[in-house]
Amino acid sequence: MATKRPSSAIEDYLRAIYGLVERGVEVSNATLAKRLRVSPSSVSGMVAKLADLGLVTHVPYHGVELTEPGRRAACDVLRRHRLIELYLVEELGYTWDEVHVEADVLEHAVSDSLIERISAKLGDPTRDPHGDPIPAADGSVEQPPTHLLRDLEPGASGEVARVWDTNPEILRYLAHNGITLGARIEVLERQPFGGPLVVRVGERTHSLGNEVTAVLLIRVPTSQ
Amino acid sequence: MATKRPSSAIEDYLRAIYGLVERGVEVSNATLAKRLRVSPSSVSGMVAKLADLGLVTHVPYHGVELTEPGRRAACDVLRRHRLIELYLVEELGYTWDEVHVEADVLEHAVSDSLIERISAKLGDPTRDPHGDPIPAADGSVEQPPTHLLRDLEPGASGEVARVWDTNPEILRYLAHNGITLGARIEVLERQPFGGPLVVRVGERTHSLGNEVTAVLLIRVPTSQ
DNA sequence: ATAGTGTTTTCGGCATGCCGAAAATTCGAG
DNA sequence: CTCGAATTTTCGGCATGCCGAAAACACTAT
Ligand SMILES: [Mn+2]
Ligand SMILES: [Mn+2]
Ligand SMILES: [Mn+2]
Ligand SMILES: [Mn+2]
Repeated sequence: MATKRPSSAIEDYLRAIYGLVERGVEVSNATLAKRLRVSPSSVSGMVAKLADLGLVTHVPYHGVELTEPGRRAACDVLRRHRLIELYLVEELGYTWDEVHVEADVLEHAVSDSLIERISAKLGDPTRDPHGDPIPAADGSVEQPPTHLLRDLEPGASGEVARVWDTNPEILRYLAHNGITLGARIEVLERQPFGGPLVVRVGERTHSLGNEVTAVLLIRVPTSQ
Repeated sequence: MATKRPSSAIEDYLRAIYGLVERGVEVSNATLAKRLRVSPSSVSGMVAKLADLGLVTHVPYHGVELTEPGRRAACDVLRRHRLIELYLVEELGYTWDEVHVEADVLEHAVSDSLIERISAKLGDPTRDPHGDPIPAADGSVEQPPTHLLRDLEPGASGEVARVWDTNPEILRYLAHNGITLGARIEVLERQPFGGPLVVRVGERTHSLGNEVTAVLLIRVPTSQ
């Protein structure tokens, strides 16, 4: 039989760990606690449990890492999460800033058979509304090579391939300014001392602050 | 602000109590325990809690009854449950025997805004796939007057208005024999000593056992 | 009235997951 | 090397919901 699904708390931890790694953020007790809006002592407790279950390796006072079973379980949740996000946008008229919260709950409630029907109805898509890759049913994921907008130099250009979906306000700000998936974006200049990045999108130019440029992933055509 | 939603355990108890009353089954500790697949001692504990919360009245060693707030909360879950069942059938190709289990989980996970989008997409329907009335968003329900097939006498006829959805096997059996919502059904004869009821549906006649006739609700045209 | 039977409640216990306070550990600055 | 700040862990505790065993109760038949 298909082995039982982890509790929703466990699934949230696994997805959080996977998400931090995906964004290149250090997976510390503190970053996990902040991301999950939970106290550090709760994280300690759950990490010990995950290690017991063989889903992570844990070196006390140092880091946490997903094991292969842990990575697999994380991908399972992530697949559900992202398919649900896309489904809500495609079938129920949600916008990309509204779907994350809803999917964070539903990801634990949909059965395997329901999620496969959803996937089929959507044509087995590979990207969610934020450009995030949707893990396949077999647990494989393809991470598209992109660059953080923050790291691009003036003169560089490309198209918006992905947006980190944590902050709905930023997502609304972006959409409001025509900065959506697939938009062509060109870096015009970078103001010093942590100042904004001036970019052109279509006809318009925008000065984007650090919080925004740290959230936009750009596909640059001829990047070595 | 909209007051917080009860836990899923509480919602399941409320829906179970409502469902027993709806079917005219005595709401006892035992019937509740059986329906919820939980021990009698668990029911005692939860009923005390529901009484504390003002959702039921409880006379120890006697019955449980929903208060008005309790009835209202039950209708809220029931609305979600039935809209989800219908949505799964209409939009995702589920059959009427598959939806109950799925809805039992999802009913606790969908937000109010999602359920209203679902309702809108379905055209604000008033019946679920089993013919059960869908409570309105304001908590009102219309219970259509029907008769249990078991109680009809030979010669009576009507159409299938509603099917109690607890047992998927019976639902499959019915569908397989063309006994679906709206089907015209006529009672031909009743075998004595708890024997089957012989009915005609379309061209065919069927001998239906007690478990089946106890689950079919018939709208009889000229019933006084 | 009383005994017996079946139902309901009480009680102690377990599992999960959260918290704050206090102790332990790490690591950089000096 | 040692001190101190920051991070992590440990500890006791709380909330929710479940269980089985035993006690309390109600109801029926005698
Ligand atoms: Mn979640
Ligand atoms: Mn996403
Ligand atoms: Mn339920
Ligand atoms: Mn139903």
